[in-house]
Amino acid sequence: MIPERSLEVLRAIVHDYIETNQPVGSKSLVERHAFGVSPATIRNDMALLEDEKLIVAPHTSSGRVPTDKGYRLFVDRLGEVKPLSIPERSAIETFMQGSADLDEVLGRTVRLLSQLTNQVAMVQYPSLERGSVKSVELLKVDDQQALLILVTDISRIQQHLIHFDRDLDDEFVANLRAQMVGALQGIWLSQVANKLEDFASKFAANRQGAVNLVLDNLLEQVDANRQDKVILAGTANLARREDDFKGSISPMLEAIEEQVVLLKLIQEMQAEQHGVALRIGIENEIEQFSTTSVVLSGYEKEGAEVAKLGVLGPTRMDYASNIAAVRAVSRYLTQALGGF
Amino acid sequence: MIPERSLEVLRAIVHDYIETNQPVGSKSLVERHAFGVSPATIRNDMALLEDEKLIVAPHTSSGRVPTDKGYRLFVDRLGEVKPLSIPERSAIETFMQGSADLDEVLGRTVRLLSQLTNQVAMVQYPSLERGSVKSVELLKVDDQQALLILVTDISRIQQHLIHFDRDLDDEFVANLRAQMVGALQGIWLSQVANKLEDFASKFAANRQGAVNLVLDNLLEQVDANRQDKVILAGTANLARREDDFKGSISPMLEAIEEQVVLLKLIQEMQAEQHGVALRIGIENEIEQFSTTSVVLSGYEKEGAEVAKLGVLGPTRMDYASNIAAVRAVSRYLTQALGGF
DNA sequence: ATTGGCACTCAGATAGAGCGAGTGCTAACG
DNA sequence: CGTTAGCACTCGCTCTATCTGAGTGCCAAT
Repeated sequence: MIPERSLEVLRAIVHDYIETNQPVGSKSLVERHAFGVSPATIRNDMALLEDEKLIVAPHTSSGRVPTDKGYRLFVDRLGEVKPLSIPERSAIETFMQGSADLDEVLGRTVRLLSQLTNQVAMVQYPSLERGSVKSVELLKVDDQQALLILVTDISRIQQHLIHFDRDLDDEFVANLRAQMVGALQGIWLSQVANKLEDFASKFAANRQGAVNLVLDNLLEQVDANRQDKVILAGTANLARREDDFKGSISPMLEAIEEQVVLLKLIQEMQAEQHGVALRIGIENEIEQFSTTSVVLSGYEKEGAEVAKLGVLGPTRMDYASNIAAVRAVSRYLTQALGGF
Repeated sequence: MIPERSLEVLRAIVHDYIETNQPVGSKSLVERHAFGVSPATIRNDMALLEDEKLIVAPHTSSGRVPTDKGYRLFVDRLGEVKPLSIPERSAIETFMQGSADLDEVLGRTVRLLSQLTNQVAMVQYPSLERGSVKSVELLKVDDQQALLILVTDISRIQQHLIHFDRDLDDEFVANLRAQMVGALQGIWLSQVANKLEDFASKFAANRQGAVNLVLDNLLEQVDANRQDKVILAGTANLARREDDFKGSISPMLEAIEEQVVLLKLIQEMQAEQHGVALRIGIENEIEQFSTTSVVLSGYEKEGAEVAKLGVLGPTRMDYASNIAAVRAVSRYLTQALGGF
């Protein structure tokens, strides 16, 4: 196995490189850290680390830079999680207080996270996957339009305006609504489709068209929410750290703009330790993100994880701080959601 | 006034510069365009244009580049609007068809516009300013929560979950709803606040807390929508054209992320000709946009302008095409909104 | 008014020199 | 055997000098 001191050297290299953005060499290393040995000794250790592909020299004779594998070892075995500073904590407190609805809470959260980490932050909307139907409403809005509303137990609301060919009468609307509530209230969203299978047959033949129109809309709402939504903040941070990325940042901006790509990314990642999921550089299956790292954590509602949030930045990021920030924000969000 | 041929020279300079991104000189100018004169003559014209601050030489001896003022003259007096190509038109057609709700239509529109122009596209949500109340609903969701829904005549729906201190009874909810509908249905949004002034006094004293809670929420919804929302697409295009901007693009990304800034920008701009509003470079009062141009056009619903849409890009943009694209997309969106 | 001629300017490309941080290797040391 | 000092070597940067050429302004001639 890799000897203890070599690991210390790796930690020091990662630390210095994150701080200075310069390849770090043996001499500056012993100057900045209190190893009790000479640069030559450190060089031997570095040669070892290089054999292990944990660090690499950009060109023949200049300092070393951690590889993705090196970062990985760093966070897995060497990286303590930095607790947040007092001002950071209080920033979170003030930021979160006085939020009203879900949209606003999530919006604030994502901006907070981006400010805290100086990275691109993302927050996924709570999934309806495990939600259940709290209420279904059908409101006649005018002669030919009705509003279909689905309220779920994680206080997520979907609404959709439906246009009918023919005029609606109040009685029919009320009846349909009552039937739907009766059939669906309290059941899992995943079961809605099953429950509705024979539903239309309860109505008169000349009504079935309208009924099916409503049902289709309802199923669409349930479905549209299975593939959830992600909101972003701090994309400007990508540009600010531009030279941390190999090429241009525009493919990354493109990827980030694609909800689908982000959702795929989020889906693929599983929590490792500290309840945080981490992908470093090339570990990301998505090509555009091969020079970025992603830190993700789930957040909860009533004890169950409902979605994730996290940050995305260059592999050369301060993992300790960012992991801490993501964890903290996730906890605060969980707490804030308790009020719903 | 500036002689005719000099204006032709300006047009040629703008044209070539947009195409090549290189300062354009007198010699290459006569090569590429069929002026009947020699480079020396062109140089005299260019000296004139330079006196007028319409073009400028980046350094003593190299070609000329249009100034913001030059672009302005170009679009105002020299720029014909390029009609869209057939493939572009059909792209619009296919892109727009089969859209259901407002969110989706606007989402598609903004992506379409960004693809068409290769710029950052923005679409403002329809303003409720001139809207009227179509319906108000209050739905009891569980013992202590109710959902307040506001439907307006431009099919925009707002909903908000309200938490009460005490349990709700059905009768009270139904009564409150009925009163609200009675008071508000059909009136302008701008009058809602007035109408509700004495509203709470109609209820029993021990109910007034709850009533006011609901009213506050309602007013908040009306208000939240006065300051509308903007959606974006194609921010990656900023990065792709990075060297068209003087410094870093990150301040611009920041500004773009701020809804407030964008809304201010949109608000300040008034249509000029072709029904399109245009701000070129330094004409923008917002500092971060001093090297960008903005093309905006309103779009309509039932004959009245409800909001705007447009693109934002480097001053060195193809004005003719972009203006044409913005106009076209605006017309298509107006058309698509007819169906609501 | 237009043009050819001409001296002049200056950004950008190309090339060479010197620097210095950093390396790998080897031989000596405790 | 791990550690260390010494040393030759590498190679990316920076700096300077030079060259080139596109482009200019001006002037006298047409």
